[in-house]
Amino acid sequence: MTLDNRKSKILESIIRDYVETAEPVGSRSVVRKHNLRISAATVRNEMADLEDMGYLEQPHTSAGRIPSEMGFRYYVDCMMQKETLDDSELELLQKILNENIGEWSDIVSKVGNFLSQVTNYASFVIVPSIKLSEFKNIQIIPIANGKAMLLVVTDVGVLMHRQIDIPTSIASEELQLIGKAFTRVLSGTRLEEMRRNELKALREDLKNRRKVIDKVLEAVDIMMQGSRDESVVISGALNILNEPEFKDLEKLKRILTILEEDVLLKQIIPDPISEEVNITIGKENKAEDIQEMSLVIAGYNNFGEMGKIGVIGPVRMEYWKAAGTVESLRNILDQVLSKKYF
Amino acid sequence: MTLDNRKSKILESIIRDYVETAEPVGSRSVVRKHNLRISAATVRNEMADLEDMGYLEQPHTSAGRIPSEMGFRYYVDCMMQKETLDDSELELLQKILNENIGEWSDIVSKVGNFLSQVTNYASFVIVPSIKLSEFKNIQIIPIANGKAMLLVVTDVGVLMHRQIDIPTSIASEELQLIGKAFTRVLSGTRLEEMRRNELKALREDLKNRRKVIDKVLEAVDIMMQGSRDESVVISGALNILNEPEFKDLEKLKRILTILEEDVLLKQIIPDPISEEVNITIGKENKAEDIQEMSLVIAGYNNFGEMGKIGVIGPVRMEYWKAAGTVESLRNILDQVLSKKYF
DNA sequence: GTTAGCACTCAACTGACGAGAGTGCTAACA
DNA sequence: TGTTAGCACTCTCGTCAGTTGAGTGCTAAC
Repeated sequence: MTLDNRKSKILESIIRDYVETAEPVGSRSVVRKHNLRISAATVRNEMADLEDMGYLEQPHTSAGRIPSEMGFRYYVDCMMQKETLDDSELELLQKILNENIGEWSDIVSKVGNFLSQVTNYASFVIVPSIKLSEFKNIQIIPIANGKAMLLVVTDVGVLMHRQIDIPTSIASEELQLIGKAFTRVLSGTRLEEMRRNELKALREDLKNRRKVIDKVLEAVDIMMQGSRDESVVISGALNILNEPEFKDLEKLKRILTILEEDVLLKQIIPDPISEEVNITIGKENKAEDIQEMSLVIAGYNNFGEMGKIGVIGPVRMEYWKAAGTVESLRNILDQVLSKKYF
Repeated sequence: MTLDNRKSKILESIIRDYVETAEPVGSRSVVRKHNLRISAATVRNEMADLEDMGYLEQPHTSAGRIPSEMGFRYYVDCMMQKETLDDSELELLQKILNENIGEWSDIVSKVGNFLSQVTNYASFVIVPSIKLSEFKNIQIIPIANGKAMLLVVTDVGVLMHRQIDIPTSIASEELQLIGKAFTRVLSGTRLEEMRRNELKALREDLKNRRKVIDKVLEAVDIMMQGSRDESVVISGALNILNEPEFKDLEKLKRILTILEEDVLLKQIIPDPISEEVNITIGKENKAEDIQEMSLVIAGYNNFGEMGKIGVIGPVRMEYWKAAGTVESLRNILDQVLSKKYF
């Protein structure tokens, strides 16, 4: 169902005003602020229609109207123009990306940070586990008496580095050999296919260095555990303190708890339907805990797996700004990460 | 000035009740809850005295009394018995410490987490910059075409690992040599004494590999920047949502903002007077922003520098529990970290 | 189809009032 | 002299009625 031109205009005015002020919008103020060439009474008639159709609701008879979730949905689907980053924002982004970046996980957190700053909502970036990548080589570097650094390298970069204890007697060359043996066994294996029996065989082969082997196996094990989970970076959770809809302490606590806990947040963020910007509004969200929030979320390509980036905010959200910003940053992540590391 | 026995008992009762309920405490409830063998009228007289002395205050004439900051101070100085961890808590702690711990920064975050869980206040652990340690060796390990891993090892462990780009032409052996050259120049140097001119000289020496040298220098530079700052781990900031004194949104926002931002928190945490447990109550805190909070803080020995661990909560704090827990964890950190890494 | 006008509705604010908790003071008691 | 019972007093808090103002829906005229 599509609305006629005037109804659309009125709906949009109400949405804009309501998003800005968080107050019900009356007929007079629609006419005044957006200087439409019609009278308040006409607007009232139209508003009554829009309410009948389900796009507006009235908190009580003598209040103005607020957009219903269906109203926001209509706006998002049929009218919204994504608002792109303005010059000063682009400049800031450039600056951030040019800063010295060590590991690429830095990029993720910086982009997330930027997203929450620009939109004033909480942002999240979910980095998928990298199942698809292959072991490339394993190195064991002595760094001190009884200590060594284990490096596990995959085709997308260094997957793990971890200190391990080693017998003090062992020579640097031998460590190299052990590393090579591991590399031989694991090289080309996909992470998710790593077979325990192969590793066991290795353990038999190198019987006399079993202690080191065990340490390495233990470390690799921990690494596998870690890489099995996707990781989450959250920024700007405190932005919701500024939203009047969360002045209620209980609500606030519920939402902040979710936003603080990676685990909870991961459960709540759905897979976006496509890599394009997806918007879910209020009750459209499956997870009960965020049915008074909206999500703007997009997928990005992270070494063959889909990562997610987005913002979470009140239903009364500046969708135009959020959608535009998420889209831009999605593209930037795609672009940055498409420069494969090796 | 010290209080007679009965006054002490009454003060303690009021503190206990007030900490628990956050409500002014009346004379009747003091008698009832702590079955003292005296009447409410007597207690009222004593309470009037305590108020005159400044240990109690009255929000308004017809309300009960609440302890003043001076009252808390007296309690903390003259009466408090630190409450140690109970069996189930100790068990939990053991479990946490036995879990697989990779880098020792994991310990810090786990201990911090435990501290906030047990006390129900926000906890922080500040890890000092490690100025005193010495460079031990520097290694450059090729991990792929055009990529290498730089390891900088000091006498307290691996200080930094960082990927760097290298020319694809360069041989693994040559990287080793470059690493050794760096090691020669830097070995035994204290971090804070690292001299730029020595590094420049090195750059001249290895003219033909200047690109690599520059990359390494750049990375070392970043590392030095990073190590110059102490790092902070915060846990359980959301605990203050449960404190009735912060039901005011503005207050809440102010405090949470500080608790979320490492930088802000660092500015606010004073150096403890000694390594022992220090308590600062409300306005005793120099930093204005936390003059309605109390700090319980202790120092711990972190490779020769003083680290800090503590909790931050409302003035109406369970000091006995907080002080005991902070003390225990301080000792544990001391103990764990005293096993020098090399 | 649009608009002016008007009666109507309802949340939010205001002030009055009573209940309840707790005090301070006084007088009696041990 | 210290302790206690009793009582008048104070102050907050919740409730309730009255008022205000924003905004609506409806009707009649344009």
